[in-house]
Amino acid sequence: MVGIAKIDLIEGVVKGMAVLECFDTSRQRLNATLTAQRAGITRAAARRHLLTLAHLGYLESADGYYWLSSKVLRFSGSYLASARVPRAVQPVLDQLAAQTQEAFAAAVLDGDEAVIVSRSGNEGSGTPGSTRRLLAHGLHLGARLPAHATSSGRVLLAGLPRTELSAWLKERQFRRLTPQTVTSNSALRAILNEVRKQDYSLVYEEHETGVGALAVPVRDAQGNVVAALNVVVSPQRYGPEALLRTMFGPMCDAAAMLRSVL
Amino acid sequence: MVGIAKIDLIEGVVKGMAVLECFDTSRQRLNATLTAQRAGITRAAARRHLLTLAHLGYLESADGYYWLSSKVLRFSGSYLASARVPRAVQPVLDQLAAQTQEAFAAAVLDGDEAVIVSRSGNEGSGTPGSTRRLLAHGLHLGARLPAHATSSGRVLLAGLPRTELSAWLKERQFRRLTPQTVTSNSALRAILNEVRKQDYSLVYEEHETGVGALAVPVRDAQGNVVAALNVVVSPQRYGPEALLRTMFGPMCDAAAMLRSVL
DNA sequence: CGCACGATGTGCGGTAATCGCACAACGGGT
DNA sequence: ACCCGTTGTGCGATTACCGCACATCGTGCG
Repeated sequence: MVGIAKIDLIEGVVKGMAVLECFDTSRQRLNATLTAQRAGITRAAARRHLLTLAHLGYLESADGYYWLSSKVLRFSGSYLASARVPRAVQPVLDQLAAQTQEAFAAAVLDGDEAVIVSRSGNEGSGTPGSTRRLLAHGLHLGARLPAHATSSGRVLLAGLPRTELSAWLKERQFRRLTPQTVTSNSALRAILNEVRKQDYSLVYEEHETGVGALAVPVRDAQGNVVAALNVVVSPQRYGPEALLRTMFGPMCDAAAMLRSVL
Repeated sequence: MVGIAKIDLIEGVVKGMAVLECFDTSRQRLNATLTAQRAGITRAAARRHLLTLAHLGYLESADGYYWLSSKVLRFSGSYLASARVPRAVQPVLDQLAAQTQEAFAAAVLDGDEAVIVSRSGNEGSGTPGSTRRLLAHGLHLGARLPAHATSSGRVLLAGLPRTELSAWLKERQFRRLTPQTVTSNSALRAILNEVRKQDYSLVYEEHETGVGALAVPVRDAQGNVVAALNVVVSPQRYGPEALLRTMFGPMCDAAAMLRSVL
């Protein structure tokens, strides 16, 4: 049991998953040539992998084009059923949504992005097709939000150990998503300190114009931040102060309730 | 361009996905030995695949055990963002839930099972911890329901072309899930005919005791059944007749609305 | 206390699966 | 008609992977 720990990666799996990941939000239907380019493999290999995945049922295909099938939900289903955070969070979110008629979500950190692991509400009792619907656009389960420009992302970042956070901030470029986006490392660091102090994050129109959000951390029994709870609203209906005043209390209560079961 | 069409499957992908599928609802944490057994491969291979998947971020591991990470939500995220059915259905479900304070879901057929591709509501304004919460248990996104014993499943089956349905019914065993479960092929066939005629399916306690459900088909512009809309309630609060009386109308309206956008 | 059992991590050689190229066929646009 | 892009599909070479085997470790039991 000596020897240098050498990880042997299975190339087939690496390529297969790379092919699967080619189907992202921006490109939903791919042919063999495009897939090869995106995955950085030869067309022949891409085609064989696509065929394999289609054969297994994860992709559907017609006319040489491929797209994700509903079978990929298998994984999210298993994950949601097994992971403690989404299981515990879902009923709490539903209740918040029912109480307030707003759209809530819970997110965890995965690399540079906050991943929505649970969501609830939206649309409320408002007129169908009102602005509310637009807000929830892109907030589906599994959606990935840039951590630096979203309330949930900042809460999660602020919850990281200082050393990890420093490493994260170091040498990282932040994309400007709206005119308001904070892209400077030092400014973000200051904001995160503030977030850590006040234990919430309020972000208006830094991710998308016309969208404001408030997030609070969800901690486990040991005090580690394991998720973020957030609500997203239209700035026209809720200014930052009003949002904080009305939602901060209920959300903190929810987070506290979760702490006892995590 | 002659030659016999021969599909070459990439073994690595097949095994990799098999390993990933080992993590289902019932077994959420696996070690190398268990995985090998479940996936039908040698322990060494299983271990290498697990390591690869963990390295890619789809699994987390500690103490030789592995479990799904939030990264698998990437796929469902892409699917939900791309597929037309969930995108169109989600706001409609949210609205139904807001109007009625009940838990709705939409499902599509995948093999023997109905897969939940969208859900909304539950808990409502009721007391936290009331029976309502129990109902939504297992109705998370990506959950898989046995088609023969659930309202959504039957609606989807009834929507299949007759020949496909016959093939499906032929030579298939149906598991008894509760004392009420219909397990005979001929009885199910009769039920499906009924469902096709009345265009809804009402199923009480055939899947789980203490749960009743109503489902209606969602059709696209061509009239093909592409999904099922369902509501799940406690039999104590809603008998079949009451459920049908109060929910059938709104659900049909929702399905009709969807038809125009699919 | 020691032994047996079952688990894990990791070399290593043989084999077979996969790679990438090449070519044929096809379609659409100019 | 010609060219450019695509797709499907052999085929030989190679290398990546499989399965075995061994060393190690922890635990429970006699």
